Amino acid sequence: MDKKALFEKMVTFTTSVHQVTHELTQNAKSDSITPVQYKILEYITVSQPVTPSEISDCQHISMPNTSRELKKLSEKNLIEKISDSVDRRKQYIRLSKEGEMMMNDTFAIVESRFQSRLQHASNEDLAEIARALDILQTKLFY
Amino acid sequence: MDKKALFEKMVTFTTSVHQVTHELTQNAKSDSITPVQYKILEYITVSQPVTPSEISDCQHISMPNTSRELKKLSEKNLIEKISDSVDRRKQYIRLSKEGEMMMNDTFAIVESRFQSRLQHASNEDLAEIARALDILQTKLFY
DNA sequence: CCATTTACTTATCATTTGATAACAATCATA
DNA sequence: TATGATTGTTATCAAATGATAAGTAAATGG
Repeated sequence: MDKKALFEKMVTFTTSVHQVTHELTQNAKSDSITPVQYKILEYITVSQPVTPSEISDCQHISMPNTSRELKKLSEKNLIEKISDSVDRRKQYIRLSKEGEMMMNDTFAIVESRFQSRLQHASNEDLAEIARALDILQTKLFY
Repeated sequence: MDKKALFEKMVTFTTSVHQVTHELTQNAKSDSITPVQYKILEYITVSQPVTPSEISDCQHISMPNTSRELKKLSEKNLIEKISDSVDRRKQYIRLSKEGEMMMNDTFAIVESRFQSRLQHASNEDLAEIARALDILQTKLFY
């Protein structure tokens, strides 16, 4: 297989990944937050504690807009801001108890959809999938 | 590996895929179209000819909004609408010559970034990647 | 032929998102 | 300590997107 064909294959693949991700996550999030707010919460969930700058960099949202959305999430009591004792310009963002509960709920929905997608997979299938994920993670999507 | 752990692995993986997709595609598209318009054009490119309903279904955009964006793309001479001779309610959407050129340009940029990401990969690596893509495509992201 | 359904369009409005400028506070360092 | 860089905020505006209602035209099916 030449690299050109591999590129085509990768395009098809990423399209499928986006498609399936959408199926797994659609309507899983609370209606009280916007898509961008969800994206931010998801990032905080996986990487907390994080600073506003990190959110801005990693989620490709400008600092002013990040600040605005964090303020809204804070007003909804979904996150907490903790200021760094060493560098007082910095802040650390964490989920609040309420935010954690919300994200647990949505992740539970997503996971149950994921599991039902795998219900007919054998143990060998699962091992093969795990191995393929590792390979791609290290060699392509690093 | 149990299914719970596999779910975590999948979450990490899809995050990486989204991240890398973003790196490969950012600033590749023309500034004269919006993100949603690009998404539509990308879908048309891969699946043409397509009907407005298919675009609406697959890209999760309501019919009125799909219609609006297609109209704009048509005004920019990036697509052509061909009405079905059998069922005259239906339309088939294709890229115009100009649209094809635009998409060729952006895909060329994306592909060159992709290739440079793979420049240090051996032939065995490439084969392994291709196989992993196939496995995941059939067993997980179908 | 008439009622219903399908495919698409137009118009309109609210919300979300993106972009920019101006600013405050803190830190680093020359 | 003065200067410049970093971190984050506020305010404001335009553009993009999403949602809904109403309508046209053609097909389908009794």
